[in-house]
Amino acid sequence: MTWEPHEMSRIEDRYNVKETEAKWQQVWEQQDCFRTRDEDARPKYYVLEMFPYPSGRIHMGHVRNYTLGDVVARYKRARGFNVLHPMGWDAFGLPAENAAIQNNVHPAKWTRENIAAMREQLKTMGLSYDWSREIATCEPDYYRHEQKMFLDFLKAGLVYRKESWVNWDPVENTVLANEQVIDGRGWRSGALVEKRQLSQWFLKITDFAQDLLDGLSTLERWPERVRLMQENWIGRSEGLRLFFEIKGRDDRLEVYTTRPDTLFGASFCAIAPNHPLAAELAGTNAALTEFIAECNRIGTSEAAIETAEKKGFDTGLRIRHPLAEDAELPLYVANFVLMDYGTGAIFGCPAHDQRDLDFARKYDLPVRPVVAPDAENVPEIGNEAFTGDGILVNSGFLNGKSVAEAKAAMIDHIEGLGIGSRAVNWRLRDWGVSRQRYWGCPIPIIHCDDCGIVPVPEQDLPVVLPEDVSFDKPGNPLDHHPTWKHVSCPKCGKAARRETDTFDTFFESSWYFARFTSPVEDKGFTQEAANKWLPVDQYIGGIEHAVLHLLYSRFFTRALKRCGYLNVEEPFAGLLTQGMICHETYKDQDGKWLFPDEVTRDAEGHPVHAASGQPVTIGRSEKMSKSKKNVVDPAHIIDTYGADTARLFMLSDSPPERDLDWTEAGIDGAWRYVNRLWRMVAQPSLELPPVGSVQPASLGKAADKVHRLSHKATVAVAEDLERFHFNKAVARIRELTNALGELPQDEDGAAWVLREGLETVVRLIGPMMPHLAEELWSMLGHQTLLAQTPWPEADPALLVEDSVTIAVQVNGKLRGTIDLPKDVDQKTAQDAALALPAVQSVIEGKTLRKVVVVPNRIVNVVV
RNA sequence: GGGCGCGUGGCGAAAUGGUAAACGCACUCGACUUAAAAUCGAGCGUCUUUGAUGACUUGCGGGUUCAAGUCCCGCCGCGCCCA
Repeated sequence: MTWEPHEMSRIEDRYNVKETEAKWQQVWEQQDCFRTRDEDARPKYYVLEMFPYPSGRIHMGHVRNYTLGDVVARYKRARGFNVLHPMGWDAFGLPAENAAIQNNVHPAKWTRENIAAMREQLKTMGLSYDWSREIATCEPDYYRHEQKMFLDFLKAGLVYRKESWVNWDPVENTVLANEQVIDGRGWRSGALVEKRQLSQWFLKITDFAQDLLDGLSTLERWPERVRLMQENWIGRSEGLRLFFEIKGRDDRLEVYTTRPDTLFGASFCAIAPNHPLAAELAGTNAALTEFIAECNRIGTSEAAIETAEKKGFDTGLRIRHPLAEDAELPLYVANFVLMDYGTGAIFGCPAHDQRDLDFARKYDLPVRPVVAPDAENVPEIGNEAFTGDGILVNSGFLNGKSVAEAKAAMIDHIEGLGIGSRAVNWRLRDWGVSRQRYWGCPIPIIHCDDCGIVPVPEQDLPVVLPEDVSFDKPGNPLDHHPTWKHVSCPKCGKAARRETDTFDTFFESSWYFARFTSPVEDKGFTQEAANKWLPVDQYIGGIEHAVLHLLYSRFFTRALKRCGYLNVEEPFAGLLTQGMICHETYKDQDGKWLFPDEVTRDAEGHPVHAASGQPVTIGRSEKMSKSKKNVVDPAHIIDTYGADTARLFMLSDSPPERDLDWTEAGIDGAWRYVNRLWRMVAQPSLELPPVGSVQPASLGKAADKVHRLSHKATVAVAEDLERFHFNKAVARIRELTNALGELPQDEDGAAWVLREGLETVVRLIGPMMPHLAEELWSMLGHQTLLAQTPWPEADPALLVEDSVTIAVQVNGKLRGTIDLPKDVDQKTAQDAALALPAVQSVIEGKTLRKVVVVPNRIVNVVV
């Protein structure tokens, strides 16, 4: 024992939060309470919160996320599980490079200092992490293993290199992500962004498209909407791939469509601006070249392409309609056709596709309806395409069929003609992992003029990111480094060049959950540990990662399995997506945003700027963001009220998946409860019997009721925590606290019931407010740590009531209640209900039709 | 445009088809105090000028049921994802 058990005689009148929280954090650390041992034979439980980017300070979103995870970890520990609860740092990424450029700090130094600062902040929250497993993805010890994985993926055929289009900032000499392109300009340089082709590395996530889709149905403990978002993202569609003859040419145009039923309504064909045929034609056509360049200026994001005005360029080529020999379709290059989707070529049926219709109206192309709501009622197409279900018309052999029947019939017909076939298409694209950035994991590849692409030999791993770089010039510092990229080819020994691109930072977060299972192994992680601990039983994080991070992790798990690293199907068995933290927004008279602590109230209660006294307008509650200044610093809250108060507030007001409004009043409420509970133990209303006293032979009526309530709360809170209904668990505990406060002091056994009740409250609140609970547990005379104490056991006999209150309704309307022994027969209940004066007066003079009796619940008299 | 979800007091929210509003916040009144804060107690959906053993009430309209916040259909509003 390294701490002094409380002396019950030493009564203080105020809870000293700072001292107490620091004390218990120290005790837990000294006792090594939260270290997880692989050899522990109890059932495993792996709870993981999404690891943070080390920005330097924690924000309220972190506080919520890690509080939720810690409650689960501590609760599961109390329920006898061997809990794995690790924490680490998603430490590569752009902000470190920006800081380097702006403040002249090296990204490594900046990142490591931020990690140290954030670790200290997290420690003040009293989170029960096994810090011995801490990882930082920017350390060679971590990323060397993903270099090896990449090489193994390469061997397994899951990696390839291809030219791909990127957003290029000509001023910064760098590639921009779609979200860094604002109105067609680089977010920092303001320069017009160009589309450029670069040779990039891709991971074949599409190899697993079907499996990733099928796997979703096994993820029963994932939110439905996340599964739906992934399903949409994967975007499986069944359709037809067919070949059109191009007049006057030998080659054919390959087109993919999900609406083969509308082929008779086709009035044009279009290819993507970067379709090979477009490039070929542009070679002899300056106007087309200019048009393609214009399209490339839109950027690469789908949203940008979708919202841009539909434009086309007539190539002059004509397509023969395969089913109407006399009809020919003009071939356009169009800005809304995507090279990455399907074959990069479409046929347009304006009547039944909005984009095609917009295009047809602009270029005055025929609009021929082929689907009608019913056969007699062929729609007049104005400026809105008819995309609903219906009956085929104007379509030869398809006439009269439904859309689904027509699709199948058309595919069969085209297959019969030998000019196409049924095809499954995916919206999902392969994952481009190359980034022209410094602060990331080097891609372990060497380019040799003679041997081509040569993987770095395994024994030469890791390829360590050099730290002696300069950010003076725009572009990738790895490129400018005097020596780093110059190496000899591992194959032929001639002078060769290292790949200077680094991995997308989603690469690191796609396997960190596995690394935590054996973070000290120099092999990365052991099969044994990964298979033992994975899948993560409960993963907790923001909804913003619903698609990319979670999909990449699911893909990685499959790829790692294929390469023999582990043997699990899915990385995350359970997923909880927490809502955002919101706060009111404030603006001064000039329309400038103000921080919440710059705003105060004047004598009349109007909000004013604290410094100037000028009036302030209050805007609606929005997600906390630096730009709107509606942020509250968790460090300040923890410093003032303590971690437990912040944790309680995070849990008590709203369900975790919903957005949470941060309010001063709410934190005050939590703070009051902390102190109230502390006082109830520090200055109990009755002298408490010693620890472990036996229950008195008889309890007074009210004492008995509270005794039962303690046991019921134990069960109810456990159920609530199992379902992540933290706000309901808090309500239950407060209910029990209220009952203990109202316990009559002169009852038989009251003091014993008070002790039992207080111990119960302390144990139930333990996972949520661990410091306070530990302190009170000690004050109550226990010499053990609450953090190592099992969840209380409820006596089943105390959970059932011997009398119940039954509602009495007449025609479904409540007329009164009756108290009856539990499980009385229906006749007794019915008679008691009918005997109620309130019931009598209503049914008087009416005919009794029927009496519905639901045992122990309700009696409904129908007249 | 399509898909999914949500809509309950002044506010955050509870409610296996079975007593709507638990728990908390805010507010009002009272006790303690010279006073304030803190604390403790009482009240607190709406209406009936007072009162509850009264009437009404879960976005709007309909339906199923002995019984609907909950299930079904239509509408309105909000949010998210896809387009």
